[in-house]
Amino acid sequence: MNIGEVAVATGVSAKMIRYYEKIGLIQTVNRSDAGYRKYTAQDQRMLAFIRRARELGFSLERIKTLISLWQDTSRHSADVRQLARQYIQELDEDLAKLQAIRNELAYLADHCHGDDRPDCPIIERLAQQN
Amino acid sequence: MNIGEVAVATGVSAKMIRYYEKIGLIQTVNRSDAGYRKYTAQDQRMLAFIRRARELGFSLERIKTLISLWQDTSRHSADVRQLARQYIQELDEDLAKLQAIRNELAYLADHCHGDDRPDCPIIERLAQQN
DNA sequence: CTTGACCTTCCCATCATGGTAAGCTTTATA
DNA sequence: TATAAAGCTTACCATGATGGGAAGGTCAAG
Repeated sequence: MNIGEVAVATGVSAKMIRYYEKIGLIQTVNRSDAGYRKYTAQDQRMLAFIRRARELGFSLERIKTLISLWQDTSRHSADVRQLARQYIQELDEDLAKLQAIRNELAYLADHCHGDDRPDCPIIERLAQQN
Repeated sequence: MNIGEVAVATGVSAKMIRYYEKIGLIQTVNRSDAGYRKYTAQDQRMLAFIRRARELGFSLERIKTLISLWQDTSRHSADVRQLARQYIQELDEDLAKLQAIRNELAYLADHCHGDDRPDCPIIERLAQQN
């Protein structure tokens, strides 16, 4: 399979596939005489794995760990769970921060009369002295 | 005021102050004979405004708009509110996506027995055929 | 044999921020 | 006063994950 074909099959762009290879996330694949990358069904499964992990928001760094756990048939499920839990905790922190910002902004927007007059609690909040 | 002093006063790093100047977010300031940037209380208020907007997660692009609205004494509060509402909507979308990811991961982690055995629903989910 | 689709590498851009290095200026201390 | 420390300048590089484009080689169909 050429890169374009595996890109369509996995939903990972050719650009990204080359990038993943360059940073060592995936191994180098065989090349045709002309230098074209040739992908096996095995490679395709790997790329699909990566795409699913990306969809769940795992960083490439963490995906590297997930891959090694995936490949390690004697892995401990506890290791995988630990990584997931750490990520969940970070997600919770991000969510809390975003939610707080969202709520403050919504409060300000709701208290802005939103007409022709210049006075606006949003601007006042940003321009506040302190 | 030199750049270091205004950086401490506003919580914006000297690095970022120079960057904001370079991209045109703030205007160029006067320089001393030796070429040191000199900041006025006015400049300081501007940087503090920017920092607060950044804390609320506004992009520099949007802060550019906020600044022009701030400076425009005949601004319409409706314009400010409209910008905030658009941002809130994007925040809601981000939040929904993160929340969905978080929930799925938490579900998977909760159903992972987390012991020495290799079988793990998280890995299975990522390696699933489809 | 030509054309178009596909592949290659290389470079650039994003967004906001930090780091470092080389060199100049100002301030403080011995 | 001489020197050292702290602060300033510009310039370049890096991040993370992705896309865009150019210049050039390859392959398959007409």
